[in-house]
Amino acid sequence: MRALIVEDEPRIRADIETGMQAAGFSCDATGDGEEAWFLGDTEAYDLVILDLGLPKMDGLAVLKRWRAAGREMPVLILTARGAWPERVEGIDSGADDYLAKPFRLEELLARARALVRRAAGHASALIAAGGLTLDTRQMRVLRDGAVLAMSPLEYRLLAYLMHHKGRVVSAGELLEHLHGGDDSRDANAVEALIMRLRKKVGPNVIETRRGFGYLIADIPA
Amino acid sequence: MRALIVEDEPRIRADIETGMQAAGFSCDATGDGEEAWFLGDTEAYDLVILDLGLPKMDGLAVLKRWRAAGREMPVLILTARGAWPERVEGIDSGADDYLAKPFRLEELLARARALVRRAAGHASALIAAGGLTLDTRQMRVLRDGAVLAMSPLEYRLLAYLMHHKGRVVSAGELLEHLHGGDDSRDANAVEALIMRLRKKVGPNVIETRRGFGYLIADIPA
DNA sequence: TGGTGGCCGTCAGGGAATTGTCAGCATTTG
DNA sequence: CAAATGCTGACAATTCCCTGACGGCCACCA
Repeated sequence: MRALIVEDEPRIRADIETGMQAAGFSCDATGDGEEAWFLGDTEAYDLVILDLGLPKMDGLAVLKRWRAAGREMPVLILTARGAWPERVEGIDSGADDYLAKPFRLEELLARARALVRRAAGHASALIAAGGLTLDTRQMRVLRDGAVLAMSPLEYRLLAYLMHHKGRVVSAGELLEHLHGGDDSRDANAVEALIMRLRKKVGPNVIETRRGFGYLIADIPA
Repeated sequence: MRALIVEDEPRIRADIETGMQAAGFSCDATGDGEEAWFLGDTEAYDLVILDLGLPKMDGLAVLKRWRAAGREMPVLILTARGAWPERVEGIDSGADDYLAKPFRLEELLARARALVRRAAGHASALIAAGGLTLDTRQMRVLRDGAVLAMSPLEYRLLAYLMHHKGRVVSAGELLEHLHGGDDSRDANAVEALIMRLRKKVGPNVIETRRGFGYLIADIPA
């Protein structure tokens, strides 16, 4: 976990840095607004602690420039007690949290942990195999960056195969998965679906294991 | 956006509810810990405002039971000023934020907006997707710098899609969040709304995933 | 208080996409 | 070679979604 600490008062900055390091963060620290902006723009931090009263460039301005440039790391703002309009502005400028000075180090650490924990929840939802990329959030399939149009059943069948990439999946298992328990369907339905899928994703993606089932080899896109 | 407000002081509860509704939330409110737990466990909220001092079941206990059961909605804790150990415990119990009483309603709303944004993976007050810009503070929608006129329901539906941009949202989920739990409506209502929205925002913004739902892509295809 | 306009849920019709089935063909297996 | 297994194209029924119209409801205003 890398953290950037931006605070112009050396004593406080050192305190925070010590505490964060003790909590397992690896820290950069600065008291200069421009340097802070440059670091946050070029380095990859998991968390930024940002004091608002800075020389050269105001903390809020730094934050806004980061957000405008698409930097989305969590930012915890330090603010003077009672300056609530400033807090509201900070939060609406893209801050994820604030803490009023003076504060207890334990509280800062607790909030830092919470922010990092939350930011970690945005894992990628992409599965790659057989030259394809499955985007499970947007429910679409990509090949060479292009979107392949899929019908609902086609998508679910392909998703199942890709979730189980590198394993042979029987036709029965596919039927079971696509139409839970409803065995009114012909086994041929799967074959037809597989064929339609192959027309879209191209040959040599879905392999047949005669007598056993189908699989997508575990080769990343 | 659905919110649950848990606060045992009726006056404060009513104030919060009024403010939240004005900000576009559809609210349930209760002053009872057990009812709060039940609602949070069974309904789908986008945000919970949770007071810690409750009869029957303590706020922290409610929160812990939710988290233990895997409920992950953002929770904003209300706490007495100066009780900082309580705040630290609250945050480490899974709260996403806290606010000390007494507070300004504006600040509560700003933090509520921030939490909802953060939960959806955004850090700015402006959400851009599909060529549109959603201004959550002013509750406006912009395209090419021009304001698009929206009816209340249209705005909330669009806001929900944009908060969850890049994710497929089912018609049922939309109904649920537009009219909390009231399932008396026809599924066609969503289709009609989507159609009216598309007339305003233009085609190719709201995509249909036949059999699954709708989405606004966050990466142009 | 009565009118007016916007909002929104419902209905009904239609069109297009989807998918199971069938029949025939190709390939593999014993 | 014959049987079994899988592939393929065509077809039709069904489902799903879009769209225009209508009317109830509510807020606003004279």
